[in-house]
Amino acid sequence: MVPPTTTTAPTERPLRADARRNHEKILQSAREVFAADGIDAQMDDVARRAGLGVGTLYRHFPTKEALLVELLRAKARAFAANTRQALESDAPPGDALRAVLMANAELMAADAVTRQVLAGAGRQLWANLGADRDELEALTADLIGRARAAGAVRSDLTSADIGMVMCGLCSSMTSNAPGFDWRRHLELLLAGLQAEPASARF
Amino acid sequence: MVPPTTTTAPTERPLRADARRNHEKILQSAREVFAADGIDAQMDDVARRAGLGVGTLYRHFPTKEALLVELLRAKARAFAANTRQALESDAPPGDALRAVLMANAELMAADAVTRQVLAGAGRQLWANLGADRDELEALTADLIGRARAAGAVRSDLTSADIGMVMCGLCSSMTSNAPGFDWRRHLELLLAGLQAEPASARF
Amino acid sequence: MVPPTTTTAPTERPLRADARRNHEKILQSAREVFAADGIDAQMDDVARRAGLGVGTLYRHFPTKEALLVELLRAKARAFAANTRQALESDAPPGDALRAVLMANAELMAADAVTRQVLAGAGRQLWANLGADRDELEALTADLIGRARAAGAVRSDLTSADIGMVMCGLCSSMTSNAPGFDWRRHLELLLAGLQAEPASARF
Amino acid sequence: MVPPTTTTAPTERPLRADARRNHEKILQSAREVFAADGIDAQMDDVARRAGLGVGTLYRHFPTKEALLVELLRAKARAFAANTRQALESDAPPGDALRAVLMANAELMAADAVTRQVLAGAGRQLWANLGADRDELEALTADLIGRARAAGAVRSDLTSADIGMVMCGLCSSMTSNAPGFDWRRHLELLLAGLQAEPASARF
DNA sequence: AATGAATGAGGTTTCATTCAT
DNA sequence: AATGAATGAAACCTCATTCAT
Repeated sequence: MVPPTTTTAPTERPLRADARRNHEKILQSAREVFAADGIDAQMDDVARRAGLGVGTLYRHFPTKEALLVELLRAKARAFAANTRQALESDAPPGDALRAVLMANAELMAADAVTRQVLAGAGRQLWANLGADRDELEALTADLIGRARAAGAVRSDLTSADIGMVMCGLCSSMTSNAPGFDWRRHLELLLAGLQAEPASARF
Repeated sequence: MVPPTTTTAPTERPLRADARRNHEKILQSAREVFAADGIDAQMDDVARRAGLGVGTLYRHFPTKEALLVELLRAKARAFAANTRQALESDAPPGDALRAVLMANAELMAADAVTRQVLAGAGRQLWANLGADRDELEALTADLIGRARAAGAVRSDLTSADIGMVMCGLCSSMTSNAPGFDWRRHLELLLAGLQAEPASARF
Repeated sequence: MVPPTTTTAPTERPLRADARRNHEKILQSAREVFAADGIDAQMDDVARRAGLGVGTLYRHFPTKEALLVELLRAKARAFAANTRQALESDAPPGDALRAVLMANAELMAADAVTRQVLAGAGRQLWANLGADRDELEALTADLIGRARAAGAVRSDLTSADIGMVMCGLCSSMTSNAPGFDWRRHLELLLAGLQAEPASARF
Repeated sequence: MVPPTTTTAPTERPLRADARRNHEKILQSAREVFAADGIDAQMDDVARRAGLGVGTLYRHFPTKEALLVELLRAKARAFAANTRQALESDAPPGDALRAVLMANAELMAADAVTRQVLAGAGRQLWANLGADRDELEALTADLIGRARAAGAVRSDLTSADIGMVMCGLCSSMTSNAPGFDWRRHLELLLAGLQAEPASARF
C-alpha cells in the first residue's frame, strides 16, 4: 500500500527515458488540474490533459491519494526552499520571516488542493508527507528562533503557530465573500505575530 | 421571501407533536452525522441514525442542501445571539469583543459542518443564509464600531476582517496536527486585531 | 383487486352526507389535476387541491388506479351520452356521426389522462371499464349501422374502426409538433371513413 | 453540430473492436428492453441484458435520454431510407407513397419506444433528433409533392398531415383492444388521404 | 372519519480503480 | 509499457401507499 518512493529516492533504478517523460507530464498536468479544480478533480481529467491514458497514470501513481501526496510534497519543498533562502539572506530576521510568509502565501493562493488540504479537508494527507514536512518545520523553527532572538516577534512564538495561522489564511483565499482579501488577512496575522503577548491587553 | 427567524414561525400551523419530535431528531442526527463525516455525510446515514426513513428526512428538508442550510442558520443565529448579548453588556467594548470571539469560536469548534463551510468548502451555503447572516454581520459591525471608538482595536478594523480571521480559525480546529491549538491561534489573532497598524513595523 | 362499484351500484348503502361531499370534491379535484398533469399526476396534488388529506382520498379510492378508472368511466359515459343524443336526434346519420366524433374529440382534447390512456399508455385501464365501455361500444355500433345503412360511410365500417381512429387522434392533441392540428387530423379521418373502399385505388 | 449520418463517423477515431462490439450489444439490448418495457425501462436492465455494467452504458451514452435519442435517430433514418427508396423507384407516386407508409408502419410496429414517443409521450425527444428528422420531413414533403402532382392524393395534403396520421397509427399498434388492427387502421387512413376534400360531404 | 407524517424500494448518474487489448 | 473501456458501489431524491394520531 505504501507508494514507492520513486520520485525521491535517487538510488532506485532510473526510469526509462519515456517513462520519466510521462512521469513529468503527469505531474505537470496534475498540478494544473488539481490547482484549478481542487481535491475533487478527476483522474480522467488529469490523464486527458497529460495526453495519456488513465492506465498510465495509475502505473506511475497507485492511487489518487498517492498523486496528491506527491503534489503536496512538492509544495512543502517549495515552502522549504523559500524558507531556506530567507535563512541564507542577510535581511533582518523579521523582514525575512515576513518575506517568507508572503511568498508561501502566494504559493498557497495559486493551488486549490494545497488550500483545501491545509484548511482542513484531507489533513491526513499533509501529515503523511514525512521527511519533507519535517524539514519545512525545522527550517521554520530555525527562522522563528532568529526572529525571536532579534525581538522581531513575540518571544513565545513557535513554528506550529506559524503553521496554524498560515493554514487559516487558506480560507480567505478560497472564499469570495465580500470584503474578504487574503493579503489583508495576512497583514492582520503578521501584526499578531509581532505584538508582545504582554501588551495583548485586549 | 425572508425566512422566519425561528425554524417554525409561530404564525405557521404548528407541526404535529410527533412531527416536531422527528424534526428535532433529524436535526440532532444531522448535527452528529455531519459533525463526524463532514459535509459529505450521506442522507441515508442521517436518516438511519434518526431512526427514520429517508422519505421523512426529505419531507422535513427538501434537499440535502436545505438541511445543511438549516444547521448553518442555527449556528449563525447562535453567533448573533452571543454578539447581541455582548452589545447589551456593560463590559468595555474590547473585552466584549474578545468574549464574543471566544464564545463563537467554541460554537465553531463543536460543529464540523460549520468549520468546513467557513473554511471554504461550500462557501456559497453560508452566503445563502440571507437575513440571518446579514443580521450577524450588522451586529458584528456594531460591536467593532464601539471597540474602535474605545481604542481597543486597530482603527481600521472591519467586520469583514473579523469574518476572515474567524473563518481561518476553523482550520486549526479541524486539524489534529501536533502543536495545533485553536485557542492559541485565537490568542494570536486577537493580538493582531488589537495592534495599531502603524506599529506593524515587522 | 377489482375496485368496488361504489359509484355505479345504487343498491349500496348510501354514504354519509359529508362523505359524499368529499367524494365529489375528490373527483372534481382529480379531474382537474389529472386533466392538466396527465397520468403521472401525484395523489398528494389531488388531495391538496381537494382540500383533503391523502388518507381521505385513499379511503374513497383504494389505489391511484381505482381513481383513474373512475375518471375514465365518467369519460366513457360522457362519450356514450353524446352518442345516445345523436341517436335520438333527427339529423341524417352521417351528420350525426360526424357531430358525435367532433364532440367526443373535444372531450378528449380537454383531458390529458384520457388522451394518454387512449393513445396507448395504460391501455389496460380502459379495458377494465366494463359495462360503461361496453355500452359506449354498443351505442357506437348502433350509430355506425345507421350511417352505413344511409350510405354515409364505407359499408365495412365497424365500431372498432371508430375506436381506432379516435384513439389515434389523441397523439395529435398531445403533440405540439409544428403543423400538427388535431382538427385537421379529424378532418382527414372523417374523409377516410366516408370513402368507399372500392374507390381506394391509391 | 450536425450529427453524423452514421453513429460512428468515419472521420472520428474508430472505437476499439471490443468497444464497438459492446456498443452494438448495448443498442441491441436497449432495443429489446425498451421494446418490452417502453420508455420507462430501466438502465440497469439494459445493462444487465447486455451483460455489461451500468458504467459501460454511461460511457457509450451519457444519459438515458441520449440512448433513447440514438434509438429514435436510427428509426428516423430507417424511415428516411424507405422514403428515399420510394422516391428513386419507378412506381407511380401514389403507389410509392402507399408503400412507404406501410413499410414505415411495420418499423413502428416493431418498436415500442418509437410508438410511445410518436404517440405523444416524450415528444420532445423526437423534436430533438435534428438533422435526421429534418431530412425525413424533407423527403416526405418531396414524395407528397409528387403524389399531389399526380393527383393520387388530396391536393391540400402536407407532410405534417402524414406525420399526424402515422403518429396516430401508433395507438392501434400498442393497444390489444378487441377489433383493433393497425393494418386496418392504416387502410382507413390511406383512404382519407386520397379522397378529395371537396367530396368530403360527410 | 379524517389527517398528513412516515415509509423505503427503486431510479438515474458518477468516478476511482482494474484489466483486456 | 500504454491504453482506455469496463466496472459497480454509492449518492441523492421521488411518490404510491400505510398508519399513528
